Amino acid sequence: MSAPDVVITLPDGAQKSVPAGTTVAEFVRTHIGAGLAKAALFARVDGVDVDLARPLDRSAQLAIFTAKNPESLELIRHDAAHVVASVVQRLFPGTQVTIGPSTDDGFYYDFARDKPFTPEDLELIERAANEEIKADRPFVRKEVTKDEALALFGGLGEKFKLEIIEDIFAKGATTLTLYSHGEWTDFCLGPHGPSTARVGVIKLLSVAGAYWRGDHRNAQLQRIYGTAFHTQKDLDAWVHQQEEARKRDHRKLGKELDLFAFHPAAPGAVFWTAHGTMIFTTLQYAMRRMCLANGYVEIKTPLLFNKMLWEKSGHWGKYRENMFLILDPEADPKLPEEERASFSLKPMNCPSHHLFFEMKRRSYRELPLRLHTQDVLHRNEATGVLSGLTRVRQFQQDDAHIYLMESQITDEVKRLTQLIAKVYQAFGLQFTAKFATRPENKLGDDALWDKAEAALKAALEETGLAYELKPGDGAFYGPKIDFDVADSIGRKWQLGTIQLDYLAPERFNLGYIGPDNAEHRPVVIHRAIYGSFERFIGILIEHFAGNFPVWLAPVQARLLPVAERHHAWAEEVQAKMLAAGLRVEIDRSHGKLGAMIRDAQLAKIPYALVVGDKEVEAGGVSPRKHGTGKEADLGLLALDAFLAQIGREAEIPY
RNA sequence: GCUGGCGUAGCUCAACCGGUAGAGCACCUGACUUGUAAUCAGGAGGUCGCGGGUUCGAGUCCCACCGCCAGCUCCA
Repeated sequence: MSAPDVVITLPDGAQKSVPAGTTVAEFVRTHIGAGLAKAALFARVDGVDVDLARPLDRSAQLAIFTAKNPESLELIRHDAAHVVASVVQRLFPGTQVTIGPSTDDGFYYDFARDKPFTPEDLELIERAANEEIKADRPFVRKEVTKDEALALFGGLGEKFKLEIIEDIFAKGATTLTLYSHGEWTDFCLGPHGPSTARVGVIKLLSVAGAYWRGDHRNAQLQRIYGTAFHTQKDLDAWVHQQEEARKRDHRKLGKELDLFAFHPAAPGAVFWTAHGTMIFTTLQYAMRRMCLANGYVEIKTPLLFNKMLWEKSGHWGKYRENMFLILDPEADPKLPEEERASFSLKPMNCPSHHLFFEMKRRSYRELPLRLHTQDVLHRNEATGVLSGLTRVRQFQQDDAHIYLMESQITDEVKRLTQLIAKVYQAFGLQFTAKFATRPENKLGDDALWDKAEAALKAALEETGLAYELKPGDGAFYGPKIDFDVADSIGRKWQLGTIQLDYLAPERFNLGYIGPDNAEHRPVVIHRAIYGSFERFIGILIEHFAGNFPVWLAPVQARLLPVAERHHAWAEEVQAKMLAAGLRVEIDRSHGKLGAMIRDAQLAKIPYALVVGDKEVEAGGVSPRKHGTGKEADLGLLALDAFLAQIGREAEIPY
């Protein structure tokens, strides 16, 4: 009895009729062509990714993916994770497998093994994995029942797999999909490529600890990171690109350009050099100016507070681990530290702003009251998370707390997102927005959270900004919108944030007198645009690769006198530029011009100004823009003309 | 905090199987007075992260601590 026909629609609209049950591979071979049949890696049937061996059992839209489609990288990396896990279990018997997904630019696989994998082990595994690829073993798909799955992985002694199987069936699955290549079997949703040979080439990158199910109370596993590409050439190109990205690393550039330093005596706290400080204070000034232009006032509050404040704000209960405590010398040394503590350095500005708000009677006419602060904060971060400027223990935020009426929330959030977008665009930074809801470790009842989340979400949607949902990622006092920017090696960092807080006004018993002459409770928005100056500068260093725009460059121009007789004119030019508020220095070394140019280039100074006989005679300078090639040399310019040009570039763009 | 790796001159990096710590750049001195990415010569610079141990002898091997790097947990 022949199967009924099904109609397959291709992306170009063409339709083919084939007997139901024809596999995708057969279909491609007979109805499209041998070339594509050979190149195909997986298929998409009605939007669902499937293996080529899948039968077409109903009429559907069909698209075929090959190595030319970017989507296929994710597939071969998932294949690669299976290949790596199979050779690890062969080379290191007794190792248990857990999970192994693909990531943005590779994959990882988490293993449970008593002994750590050494770098030498990784080499061994990588070699064996690439041999497994060459062995060209087909990926075979099979569906089994829960009992079959439990029997299979139970027989192999895979405890973690058994746990996952229980979960999958508890969530309502009726079967489990197995994928085997050679003797080795794992389960996953798939799809996989036709065979291991199609993976291309695998490179293992590192081994690191990871917790089972991401919970630090669970067993620690060993995570092997790797990546895979269709060809060695693609892999080489990626490796080269990674090396280039590492040259932008702010920790490296910070040293080379002499912007900041760290000392073991103060881990996680920055020493800013004269150059770094210039960037820092320029950003501070720019933000102050913008805040003043947008209805904020700047205030300063104490750094050190009695713990009574933190008890009131809730930080004592929810955030104490991250706070630097000052112990009372009189207290009984046998008591635990938190009981001996009398004061703490502030980890956030909000509680002190709330105190400031309640220091006097407030009127509805003052709202929204926007308090801006750039005070120093301290957070006792775990040693392992410190990282250059992006994660520190002492930092300053461009922080603000906005006290307003509920009816003003939408408008204020819209204004804020516009402000944030404006600042990021001035730097050319690409950002993504995330909406984070109540965390497990939260303060306040669900009714308050429902209200805060709904209000913030409604305001966010009014702005029309695309956003990602992050359930459980909110602050302990309220939901938030975070703005993330990626660093040079693709790690995402949170910079700006908008947080809605109904709770603090309750805890601090904040009130304002409304038009009805009655007392009302305000709402608070916590917000930062740069996030922290430290992290923001770290991101900027990488974003610009150290080539700061003129307005932000620590040194905006360097004068290069060709010979000693030109120093007098160089000094005159410098005096004029300094008077115009520009940052300019003179190279007094006795090098050749070529050497001075090279030094200025390496220091990434926006303008090198050559002054020699011609310039002295003409009363001008010959600027050379930072960069390479002939176009960098701007030729002889009258001093006024150059001052006008650099003056425009020195203006703050927001 | 956890897992793994690393720590030699201001910077970048050498130093074999345990046997007297070295280079380039930067710095200082002198000569050169220079036109768009490196002038030449000389000099100075080290508690090999810190502390213990093994050894006739430790930068090298072992232990503990500090810091840094990657990842995890956590976060601006």
